[in-house]
Amino acid sequence: MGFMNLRRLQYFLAVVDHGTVTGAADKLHMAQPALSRQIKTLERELKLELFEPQGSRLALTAAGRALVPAARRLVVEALDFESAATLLRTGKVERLTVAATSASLRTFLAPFIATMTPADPQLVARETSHFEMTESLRQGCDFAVSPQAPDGDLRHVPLGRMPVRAYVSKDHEWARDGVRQLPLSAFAGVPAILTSHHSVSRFLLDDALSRHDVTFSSVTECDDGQSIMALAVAGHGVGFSTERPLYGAHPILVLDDDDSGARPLGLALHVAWLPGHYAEAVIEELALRIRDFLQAEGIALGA
Amino acid sequence: MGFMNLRRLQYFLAVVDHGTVTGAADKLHMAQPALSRQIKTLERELKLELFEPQGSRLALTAAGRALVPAARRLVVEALDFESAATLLRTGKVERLTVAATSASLRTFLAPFIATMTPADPQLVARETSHFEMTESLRQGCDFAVSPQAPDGDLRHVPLGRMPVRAYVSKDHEWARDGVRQLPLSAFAGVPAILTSHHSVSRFLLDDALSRHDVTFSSVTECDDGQSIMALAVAGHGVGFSTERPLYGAHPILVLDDDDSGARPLGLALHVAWLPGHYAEAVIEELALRIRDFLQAEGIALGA
DNA sequence: TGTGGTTACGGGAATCGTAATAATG
DNA sequence: CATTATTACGATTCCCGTAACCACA
Repeated sequence: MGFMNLRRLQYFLAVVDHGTVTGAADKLHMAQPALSRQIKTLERELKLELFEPQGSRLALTAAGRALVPAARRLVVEALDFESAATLLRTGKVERLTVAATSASLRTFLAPFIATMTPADPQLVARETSHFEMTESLRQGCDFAVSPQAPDGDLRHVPLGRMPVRAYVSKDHEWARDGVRQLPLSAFAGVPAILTSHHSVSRFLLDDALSRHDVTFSSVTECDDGQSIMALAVAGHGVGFSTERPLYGAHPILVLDDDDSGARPLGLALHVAWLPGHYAEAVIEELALRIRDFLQAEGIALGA
Repeated sequence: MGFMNLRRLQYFLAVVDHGTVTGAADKLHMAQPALSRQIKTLERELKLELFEPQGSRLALTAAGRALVPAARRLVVEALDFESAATLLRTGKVERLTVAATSASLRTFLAPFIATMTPADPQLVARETSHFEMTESLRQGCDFAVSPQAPDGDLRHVPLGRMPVRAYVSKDHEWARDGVRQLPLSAFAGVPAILTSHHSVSRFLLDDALSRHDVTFSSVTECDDGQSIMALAVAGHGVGFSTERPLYGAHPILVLDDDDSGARPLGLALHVAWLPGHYAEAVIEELALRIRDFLQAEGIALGA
């Protein structure tokens, strides 16, 4: 059992990420021939060609490409092991990486991080699409803030519901009448400004619309929450967003009324992580603090 | 980044598993002082005491014990990486480890393995309780044969339903009358011989009994399928088991009749594995072969 | 001719085995 | 004194950096 050498695997990944041996060597603070030799050695060990010459540089072979995900998992697992050791030694977690959508980041995660102290672990945020949450967890993020109920066997803590609000300009009749909430049916026939399907909130809205047989007169797609707000304020239609009001936009809760009564349309936010994570206890405690923060700031409705 | 050394981690696990440095060194085919030194080096690297002297030998410290699972995961991941490389190189999987209950092993897995050829991967079976299936997958088993619908985000292939049969001796009136199947209600008041709650089939039976408000006159618990059969043949009651008839026991299908008609009470067998397994395709193909084997041999009912 | 990958050589660190030493029951 | 862990020393192997060399645009 000539055991796999993790350092070599990291070298491999560095070359993959950088595209050239020279660049990777530079980043790894080592001489380029040394790195070149290590790659060769790895190829000899695995008895596989990982790279092939392409012009004067190297390109991954099919086999090389196939091994990248497994190699990454392995390296992440190793880093986790070291972090677990540090946790045992110092009794505290130094650094946690959280995956979140840009909307979650801007809306509440960054403000929450601002409330943390040096005694807390350092929270590093990584922007991810909703649909890569589980993947990001397997690729090194310690936990994720997800706007969907987590699938799979993830451990999770519900944070509450983040309401989807409709925004109109303050000259709009709804604003003048001081309307605070409306059933979905009230929005039939209005021009809407929405996110694209890169956002979970769009799926949520589409689902509710089809259930109530409601259609907009027109749909403008825009993925930036601030721009949605700006367009609404400029009178181009009704903007739908989970973000907080800006530019004096007038917020209206969207009610999803079904048999069991009306309740605000909203995303079910969760903190999720892989079971068995070395800092499970710390993550769970942090999740509860985020939940309390969301309640206290009135950002999310109770769970 | 003084990167974790996998060899050292394996040494650590060997000492953990063996209890003594001497024994582990022996198994690792290396001199004992070398191993002792490696353990010390690991402790220095992690800045953690992993073992403490207990008499003349070593015992794990709390920190050491805490690191064992993470270390094991890491080593398993590394072995997987090597297997993935071998698969890419040779185009075939050399060895797969399957987790299964002893009942599954005896009833159909061992017979199935007997039908395989040297061209197939070598299938090594590991006996596991139903309730540790997911855990065993994370600890190195490549796939599991589970009598429950797999939870979590496991990939899976249904194998069919393994009927739970009632067995009576051939002198029993049901046997003399040639009864082949009976509704659950017919078993009210009979003395029953069942497995303990270590078996999923027991939960299944208990659930069906409570739904139909049926109770046995007495319950004898016995975890060995052959003994259940033997007791039934000896006239001690009605044995319930997923195993095939033995000792001339007379089998009767147990029907679970609900609104949608009667269907045989049975376990939903599945093959399950972790998504992203390096030999996913091979496992899936193997699962289909097991499914066909079960159908062809009449061991399971269609899915 | 510049950019990038490979081969050749010498020094230093890591790791092993043998042998000697210390501690426990 | 038998079992088990640790320390001491010499030999081997691994790995890095420098320097020279090769291949493609």
